[in-house]
Amino acid sequence: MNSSRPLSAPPISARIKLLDAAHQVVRRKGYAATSVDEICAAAGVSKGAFFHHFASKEALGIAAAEQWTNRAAPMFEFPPHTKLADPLDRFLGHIDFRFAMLEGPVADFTCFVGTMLQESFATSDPIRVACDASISAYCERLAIDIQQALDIYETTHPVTALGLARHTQAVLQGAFIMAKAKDDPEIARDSVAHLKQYIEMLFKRGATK
Amino acid sequence: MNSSRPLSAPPISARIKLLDAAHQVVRRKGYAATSVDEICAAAGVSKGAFFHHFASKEALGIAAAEQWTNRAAPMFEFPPHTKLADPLDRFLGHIDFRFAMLEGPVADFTCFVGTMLQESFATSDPIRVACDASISAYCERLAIDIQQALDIYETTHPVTALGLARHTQAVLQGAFIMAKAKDDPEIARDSVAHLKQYIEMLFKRGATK
DNA sequence: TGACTCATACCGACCAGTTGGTATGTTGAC
DNA sequence: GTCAACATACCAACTGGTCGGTATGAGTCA
Repeated sequence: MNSSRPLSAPPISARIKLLDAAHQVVRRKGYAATSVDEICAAAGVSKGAFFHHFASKEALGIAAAEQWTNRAAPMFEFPPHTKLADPLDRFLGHIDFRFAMLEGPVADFTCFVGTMLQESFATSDPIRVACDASISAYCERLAIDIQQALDIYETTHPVTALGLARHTQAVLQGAFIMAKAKDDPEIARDSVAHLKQYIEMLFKRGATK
Repeated sequence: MNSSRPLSAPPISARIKLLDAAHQVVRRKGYAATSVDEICAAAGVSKGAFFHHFASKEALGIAAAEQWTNRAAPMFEFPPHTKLADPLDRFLGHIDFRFAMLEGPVADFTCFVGTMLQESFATSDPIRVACDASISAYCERLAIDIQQALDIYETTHPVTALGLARHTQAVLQGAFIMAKAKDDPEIARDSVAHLKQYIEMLFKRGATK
C-alpha cells in the first residue's frame, strides 16, 4: 500500500509472492501439474525472478512447505479459543475452529503440504522431509494442550498426547480428501464431528449442548 | 500363465496390464508426474497399445479408478472376518483387516483414487467423479454391515451408517498421508487404532483384549 | 556533492529434453 | 478380406532451467 519501504525493510516482495502463489496454485492443481511459469504468472513476477530466489522448482516446494508452517502458527495464538483456561477446552476449541474453516471452495481450506506429500513422498525426499516437518510442528504444538488436558483429566483409554494430535491431523487430512471427492466441504465436517465426539468420549466430557 | 485363452475369453492382456501398471506407478509418483511412456514401460506394452485401448491419459485415469473399485471388492468377501455372524464383529474385523494391511512399503498400501483425487479434483471433473464413485462404493458397502450393527446395538451417540463408513474412509485416507510424511506405516496404524477405539466406545463394546 | 563500485533484484529471450497424442504400418484370427 | 490388437516413427507444445542483460540503492572516497 505505502510506496516506500519502512527503512531497511526485509527483502519483501517477489519471494513472498511466489510462495503465496505456490500455496494457491498447487492446492488446486497439485505440485507436478503446476508449472513454474504458472506460479510466476499467479505471483505476477518474471521467470528470472523465480530462479533468482529459488535454485529449482523443488527448492520452491521446500521453501513453500516451511512458509506453510508459518501460516499455520496463528491458529494457535490468534482466535478466542486459544485463551481459554482449561486445556481440554482449548483442544476442543481448536477442533471447532478447524471445523469452522471447512466451508467455501475446497481448494481454499485444504492442506498445501498434504497435497505435496501425495505426489512427492517417493520422488523427492527433501520435499517429503519439509512436509513432514510442517505436519510434525503442527502436531507437536497441538500436543502441548492435549498433554495438559491429560495431566488434569482421566481418559477412558490410555492415549498419548502426540498420538492423539497425530490422529487429529490424520482425520483432517482424510476429511480434505473426502471433500475433494465430492467437491463439497460437508462430508469433511461430518468426519471432524466424529473426531470431536471421540475426544469428548475419551475425556468423559458430556456433549456440550 | 496358460498360453491359450479359455475360448472366447475377455479382451485380456494389454488393457489390464496398463491398468495395473497405472495403479502401481501413480501411487508412487502421482498422476501428473507419471507419463504415458512410463506406464507403458511398466506394463511392458507399446505406446500404440496404450492409445488403442484408451483415448487419452485422462481416459486411462478414469478406467483405472473403476478398476480400483473391482480390486477392492474382495476385501468384503474373501477374508475370514467377512463370514462372522455379528455385523459389528464384521465391521471391527474389517478395520482390523485394514490395520493389518498397513505394513511394508508405503506405496504398496496407499489408495490409488485418493492419490489421484488430490491432484485432479479441480482440473478434471471426469476423474474426480470416477474417484468419488470408487470411494462411495466402498463406503456404501461398508455401511451395510454398520447399518445391521446399528439395528442390533445401541450407540452412545446418534450416528448414521453411511456417516460412520465415510469417517472410516477418511481416517484411512488421512492415515495414508501421515504414513507418507514419515515414510513409515506405524503412524498410520496408530490412527486406525484410535478409529477402532472410537467405534468400540460408540457401540459400548469393551475393548476385546 | 557527486563520481565510482558493487551487490541484489529482477527481466525475458532462449534452449534442450520431455510430454501427450497421431499417423502409418504389421500381424494374426475368423 | 476385415477387423481388432498391437508396434514404430514422428510431431507440436510445453517443461524446467540458463544466460546476458538492466535497474536500483547502499557504501565509499575525494
